[in-house]
Amino acid sequence: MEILDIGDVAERTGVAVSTLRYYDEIGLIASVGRRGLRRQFGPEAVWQIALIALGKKAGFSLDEIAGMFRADGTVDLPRPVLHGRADEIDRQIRDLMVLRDALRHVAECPAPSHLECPRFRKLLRVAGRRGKA
Amino acid sequence: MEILDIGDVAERTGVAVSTLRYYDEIGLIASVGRRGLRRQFGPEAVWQIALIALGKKAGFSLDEIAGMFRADGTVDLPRPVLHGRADEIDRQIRDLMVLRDALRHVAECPAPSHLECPRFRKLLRVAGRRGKA
DNA sequence: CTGCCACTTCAAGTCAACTTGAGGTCAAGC
DNA sequence: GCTTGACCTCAAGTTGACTTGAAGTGGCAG
Repeated sequence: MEILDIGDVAERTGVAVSTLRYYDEIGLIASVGRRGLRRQFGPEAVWQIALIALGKKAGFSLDEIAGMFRADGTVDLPRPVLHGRADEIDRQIRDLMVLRDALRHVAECPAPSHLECPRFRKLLRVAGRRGKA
Repeated sequence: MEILDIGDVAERTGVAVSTLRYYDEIGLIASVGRRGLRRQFGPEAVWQIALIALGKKAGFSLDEIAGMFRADGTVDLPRPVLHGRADEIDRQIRDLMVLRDALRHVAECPAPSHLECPRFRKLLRVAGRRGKA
């Protein structure tokens, strides 16, 4: 089970064959060769694609993801850049926590209007700050 | 400073006038009236838009955001739905933490290939699990 | 050796989320 | 009262991320 047909990769990752072809085209992943016309991938393709899915779900564009991990799975970016990306993600995590708290608050707060609740107003101030920045 | 012209809202939120018009069209925000042809908004529009920006940055579609908060700023969704959304965001936070850790690891790990590092392999297993689910 | 079928290419289509352009309107300042 | 400029409408264009369709190819089971 060293080398995988594109269809095997699709099955293991849950990503459509056409999508894998697209990722290959744009250089986001790299096939290790062909069997006839058929693209073949190494087993590392499976986790590469898992990382891509993770990044996508996090709201990063394919370009941004390509800027984090290269097609062959190696990374040659300077450390400060990588840490900068990580910091960005940390900011996003904090944003998500604000959103989650806003949602949970709305679900539970008994105030007649959320605008009148001091806790909600505080959440909104945070949202405002993040929006502007 | 009760009522704001669309241009004022654009300036305060950093969102383009054309975008605000678009949000109005699709019912994501609601103008409180017109001055001539000009749309006018209440001050609550500013934080509504901040919440929208937050949701977008978090990778939610405008449709999904519309499902969390309504145009008039009120929420009439049942609690379980709201908590479900919040849970979704929690999952996403955990995903982001995996991605961040992967990035920080890659920046620091001295192993010749990340594939050989047990810590990285563990991160990948988590990524794989999330990808499939 | 034949047929099948999962793959191939390449072009075109789709969807979300906007932006742009052309031509029009109207409140405010001079 | 006329100009100006920020707004208006409506249609069309753009970008990212794919998907779909038509026409072709090639390894493998029978």
